[in-house]
Amino acid sequence: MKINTKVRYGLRAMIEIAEKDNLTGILQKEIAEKQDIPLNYLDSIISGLRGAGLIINAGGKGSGYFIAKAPENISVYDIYRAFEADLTLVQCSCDANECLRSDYCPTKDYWFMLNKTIKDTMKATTLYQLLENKK
Amino acid sequence: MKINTKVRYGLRAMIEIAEKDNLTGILQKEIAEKQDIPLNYLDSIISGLRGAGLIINAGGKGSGYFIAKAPENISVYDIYRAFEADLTLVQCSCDANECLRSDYCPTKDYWFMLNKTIKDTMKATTLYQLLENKK
DNA sequence: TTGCATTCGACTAATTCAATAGAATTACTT
DNA sequence: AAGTAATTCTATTGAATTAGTCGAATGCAA
Repeated sequence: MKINTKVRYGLRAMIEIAEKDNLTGILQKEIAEKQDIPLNYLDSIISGLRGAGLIINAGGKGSGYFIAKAPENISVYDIYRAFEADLTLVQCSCDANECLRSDYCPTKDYWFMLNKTIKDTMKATTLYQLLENKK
Repeated sequence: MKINTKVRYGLRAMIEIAEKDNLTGILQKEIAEKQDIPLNYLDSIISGLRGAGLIINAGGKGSGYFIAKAPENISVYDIYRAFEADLTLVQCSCDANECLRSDYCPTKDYWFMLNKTIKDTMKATTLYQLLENKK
């Protein structure tokens, strides 16, 4: 049970992008420097965030990145989902065919509950709250 | 973010062991059959549970395994800990030296909170509750 | 002493993770 | 139009982890 680096870096990159005033975008290079993320690696992070519709690159080359929606409308889980499939702690709890004992297995419901708790917690915190917390 | 098979199998094995009447222990072979766990693999699971003090093998050969404490005193997290180190979603949140920006990083506190939520949830459910749920 | 149960450690195949490298593309600047 | 910096894409790598297997050693009991 670990949060992988893409999600961790992704969250940090989002904060960096969100913090920037909306007048000028922020360049990958600048994010990489401020957050100590290898530039080459960061581009796959940026690519994930862009694909998830969380950031946009307004114009071409030097325009930099902007946040795509208001920070209060972006949850940590949104960022998680930019890099990972829907959270599934154990396979059987989302796919009953996965396991023959599914009908009477008491662990299935438990893992499902834990899964929901984690997911709900990630959905409950927004980027806005993280930014407030920083001040 | 996955629960690995040792923890999953370990929980199922514990339920199997706890369900058995206290008069006779349960053999590895029996657990393996009832829970569809490869016998060879199960022995490392058993070893983990035994090492954590959750089960005991009373006598020698055919005596089988018994649960070491009352099911209401065994949490899911106890079983998790039989196979895994203390839950640490991200390294920096438990080791401030790990990261230079630790002092002002707003993600650190967030991951720490999520970490605690997950851990508390696993601590809050006991084996007893899972057995009740099965009935 | 034979057999079954248990225990231990080494090993492996497959997968995932984190990061790098290089090429291709884009579009601003002059 | 040419040069250049930024961006995007694809492929690759090395390390680590996971899930499981295998074989041998040990222990006890009939």
